[in-house]
Amino acid sequence: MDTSESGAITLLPPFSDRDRWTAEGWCPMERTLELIGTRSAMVLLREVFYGAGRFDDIVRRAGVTPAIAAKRLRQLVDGDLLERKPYRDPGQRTRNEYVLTDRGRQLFPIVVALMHFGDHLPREHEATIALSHANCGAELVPEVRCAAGHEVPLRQSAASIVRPTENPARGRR
Amino acid sequence: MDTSESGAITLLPPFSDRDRWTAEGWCPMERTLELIGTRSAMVLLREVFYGAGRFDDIVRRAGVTPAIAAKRLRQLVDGDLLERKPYRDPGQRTRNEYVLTDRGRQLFPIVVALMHFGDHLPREHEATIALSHANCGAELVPEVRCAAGHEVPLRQSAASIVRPTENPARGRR
DNA sequence: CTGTATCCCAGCGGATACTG
DNA sequence: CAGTATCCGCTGGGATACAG
Repeated sequence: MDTSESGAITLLPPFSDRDRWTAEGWCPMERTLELIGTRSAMVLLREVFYGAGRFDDIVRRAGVTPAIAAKRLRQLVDGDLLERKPYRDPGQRTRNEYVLTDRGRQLFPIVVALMHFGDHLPREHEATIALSHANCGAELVPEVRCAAGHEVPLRQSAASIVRPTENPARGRR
Repeated sequence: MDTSESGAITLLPPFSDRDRWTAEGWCPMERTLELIGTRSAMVLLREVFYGAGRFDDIVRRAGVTPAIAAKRLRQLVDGDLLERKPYRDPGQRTRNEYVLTDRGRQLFPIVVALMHFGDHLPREHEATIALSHANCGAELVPEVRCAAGHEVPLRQSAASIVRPTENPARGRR
């Protein structure tokens, strides 16, 4: 079962170029990138993950211009990653704030994985931001497991094409 | 310890705009995006993760033009995510192939997280590609845990600024 | 406070053609 | 086979100014 020597996802069956998984949205990664594949989308989402809700806060903390922030936030709302939620402080007028939708919260592993990778990049003495488990203080780590709970290293991972009527992963569930 | 109502990373201490973590490479996420923040970088890496090594294969399968492929691959090599490894089939002349470096392999959780998210996006009857554990067939799932092994949901995660001489996570290791 | 509207430029990325 | 070179449109994203 050790597929090749060291570092690649096994293709099941070894699919060829004929499969053209590049074409219109085949690749799940590209579908994701269509939603969050810009720098501005990610930094705006980052601020919402950090608890910013009001437009002004998000914009200032994300460090982007209001123009692209507005445009990108609209796309994120359209993509059902964020929603604008009416909200009122007692005695204040009603405001809208941007909050993560259920789908947006599913980006959490992506956010953690991106931050973790950057955190462990060599850096020349600059400050950084580390994520930790609030309950125990230990560093957050993105892991790849299977639904059965096994930790899965790169060499034990397999990719299979799933057509609408077929089953994933060699037919086994 | 349940930080706020539902969906945000707790900031420890609640850092303000004064901290300007936006500035030059503070945010680890942005450092990562500097390396892999383009669509072409990701689709090229995807093909290398899928085992493609030769320039031609990568280009054709990734569906990008040779021009930008060459440019991006050079950047990925410069960023120490890929390396060009001389290689020879018996009886053939020596070739170069692109392979993941140790650092490149660390992108695995990011790749899985991006694919997993895209895989669970609503799609209209198109085919997709699913990742699974070669050993047991179960679907791959990106998880967020802490170094102590606890599974960490969004609401239990905390972010803290780490300056060169300080310790992460409220000083606890 | 929450955005819009313009202007502008750099870079991404496709197409096509060409070299060692 | 492994790239380069050139042309070019599109968009991302900064700056500045304005509007409800």
